[in-house]
Amino acid sequence: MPAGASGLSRPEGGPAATARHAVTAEEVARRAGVSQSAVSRAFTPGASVAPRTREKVLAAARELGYRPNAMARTLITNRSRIIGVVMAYLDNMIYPDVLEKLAAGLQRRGYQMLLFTGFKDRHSDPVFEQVMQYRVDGLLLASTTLSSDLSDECTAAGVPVVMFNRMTEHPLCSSVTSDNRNGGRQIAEFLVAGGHRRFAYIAGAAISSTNRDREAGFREGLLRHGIERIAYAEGNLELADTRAAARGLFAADEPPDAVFVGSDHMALAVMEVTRHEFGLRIPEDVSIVGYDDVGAADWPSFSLTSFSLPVEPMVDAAVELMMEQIESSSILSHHRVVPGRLAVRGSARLPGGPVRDRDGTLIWAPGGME
Amino acid sequence: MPAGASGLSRPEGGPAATARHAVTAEEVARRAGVSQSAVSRAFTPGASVAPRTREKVLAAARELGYRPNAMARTLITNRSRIIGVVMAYLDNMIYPDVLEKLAAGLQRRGYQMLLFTGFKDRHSDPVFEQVMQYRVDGLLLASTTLSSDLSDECTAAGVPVVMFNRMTEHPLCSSVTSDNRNGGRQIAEFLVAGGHRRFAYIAGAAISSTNRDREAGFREGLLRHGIERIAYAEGNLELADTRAAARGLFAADEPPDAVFVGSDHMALAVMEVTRHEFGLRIPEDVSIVGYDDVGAADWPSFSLTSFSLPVEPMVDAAVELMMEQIESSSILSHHRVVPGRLAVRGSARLPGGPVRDRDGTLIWAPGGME
DNA sequence: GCTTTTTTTGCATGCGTATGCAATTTCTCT
DNA sequence: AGAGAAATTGCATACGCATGCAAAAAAAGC
Repeated sequence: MPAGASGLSRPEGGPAATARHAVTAEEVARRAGVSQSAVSRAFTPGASVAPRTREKVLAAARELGYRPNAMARTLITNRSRIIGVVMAYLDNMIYPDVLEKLAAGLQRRGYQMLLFTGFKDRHSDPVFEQVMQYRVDGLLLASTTLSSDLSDECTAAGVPVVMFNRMTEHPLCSSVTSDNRNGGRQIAEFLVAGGHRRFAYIAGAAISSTNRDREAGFREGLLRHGIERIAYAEGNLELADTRAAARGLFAADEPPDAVFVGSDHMALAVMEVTRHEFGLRIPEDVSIVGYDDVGAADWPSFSLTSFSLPVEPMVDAAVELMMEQIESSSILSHHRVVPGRLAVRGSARLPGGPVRDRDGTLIWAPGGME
Repeated sequence: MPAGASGLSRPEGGPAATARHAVTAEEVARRAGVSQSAVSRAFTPGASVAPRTREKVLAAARELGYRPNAMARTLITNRSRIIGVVMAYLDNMIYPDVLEKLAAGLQRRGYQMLLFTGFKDRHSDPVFEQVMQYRVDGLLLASTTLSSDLSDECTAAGVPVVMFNRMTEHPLCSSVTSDNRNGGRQIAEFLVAGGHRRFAYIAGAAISSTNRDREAGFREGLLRHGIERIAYAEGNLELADTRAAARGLFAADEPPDAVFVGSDHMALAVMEVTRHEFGLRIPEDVSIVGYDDVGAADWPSFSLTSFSLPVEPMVDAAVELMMEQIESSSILSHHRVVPGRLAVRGSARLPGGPVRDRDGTLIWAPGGME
């Protein structure tokens, strides 16, 4: 057997695998003096195989450097144990976190992650074609902005879809979100209690359900106090757009004294503009509140008051939902809404009300709120 | 054919695929009145098939919702068109960026990305076992800290390995790095030119080649000016450790007036401690320089002077290297070092020297440097 | 020791596709 | 129109593994 066609030789004595030919179950079987079936069973938990045989097989496998071919297995079992994860962009600082936790969660259950990202501008259709060719067992859509056709096609193809941080009207899609509406409402209450008068909202992706719900909650909360006039601008999840939005708001005749920004990613940019372009003090001149509670929100430079996106429980829920659907092989839609809480820091004037300390983070939870 | 065992019915009229049974080439063949081979060829660019036949096949495929099964194809071709990407953690803000660009680059060449992450603390061995089972065509290691055994086993199995942002002594591993050594040197020159006296270095992962080279360059640059005493601390790429390191340095009898922090990720944390815990002004009291030039470095709040990690060219090089090795099916090791440049901002005192404006970023490039 | 039950094993087959080869069709040229 | 060249097609097989089934071996019961 030629040890690789390259002129380079590699240290001998290791496993006999070469670039061209990987070790197969057949070879292991010959070496161990058993049948190929036995090898297969030795690597299948719970299969009918004598301990002695299994040992022999594992020994032979170790000597030859054998690893079961997941692709071949997929062909038989009709299960790839791969989850497709679609995350168009990763700017928002929560996504790396989500990705890590997700990978860990899936890994723990023996699943791998095929990641599709980096097509913020390009269309996602070709991506979809690729995903489907790899026969992913499930699809996790974790961008607030993605054409819904994608999920349509998936469910049509019998692949369970779980939306992360995003809802949909699609009847056969599960979803996991934070309690966006309630978050928006609590922020409204908090800002009203803080004695603010002129409110503004900076939207993320205007079409996304996530943004819609946060905004709706915010408006609803303000309306309870008779406040209808809310300055509005769109940051579009882009830093450049967000800065422009902030400039527009602060350059107005009656600039806001309280701004709720649809996500921390944008909120931090707004803080920068507020301070360094308009020379405004936070929170003395204007209060700023974000959503997501990303890591940087807690840095002293920002100390951004923010409603938390409970990433860990959300990821857990998403993985759970996914597994359920894969196991049951029926496509049902469950919608899980995970509660968050307002992490009170220094970027917004404090109300006199009940701010409590929980686990080192200040929480604002007035009695009247659910 | 039962339309899915779940009680839920889905809108009829769409493709006839169900959760249980995906459409195969065989079925398409029957429908199009051709052989299975013809279907295969219709989907293989450059295969011998009459235009008319191809049309018939594609039409039938569209009607049935057929997609070639990448797994089955892999079995034959011995090419999965999947690249395994190992990125233990994603805290460092460059990694999301790398991930996006990498995905785009691979996608463009018809490759997918199997991502392994989220095991900062856990061991990477089980991960490796998984990667290999999926017969990835190549492996990209993009964490500065990863046991080298991993790459050993890969090359032994004939899988090309490209290290990203990290070198290795391993003879059969390719790598792509920025010019860490030169970066460290330039930073030293810059700080010396700025009239600083007491230097400090905060290391990332002390064992990593990336850190070693940056540090070595820095020391070398200072040594040229006869400076040997450099305060040292380890941030370990962890924010908590980094803060502790900074505290240690500034609490010393003779605190530094110039700190080079091994990565922006850590440098930002150092700036926070510097300002908010020690009340020091940057750069009046102390200059801070980072490495990587992450997005946040440019925010007014930080305005961090930093040596750039040229992510885009690095990713391009990595993809190129990977493709080369896959095509040639021989394992050679090429080491590509991509040059960066010092982005001069406000976190370090400016030397009188030649600071030029290039593309809106200030560059410091004295004549004597390569 | 012999039968019955249980466990273990090997055989054979199929998963969905690509591809060498030979048969067939179409095209080209005289 | 006919012979030869070129293009297209189908057949058969292989890729590496899992699994139903029947045969073989081991264990249990008497």
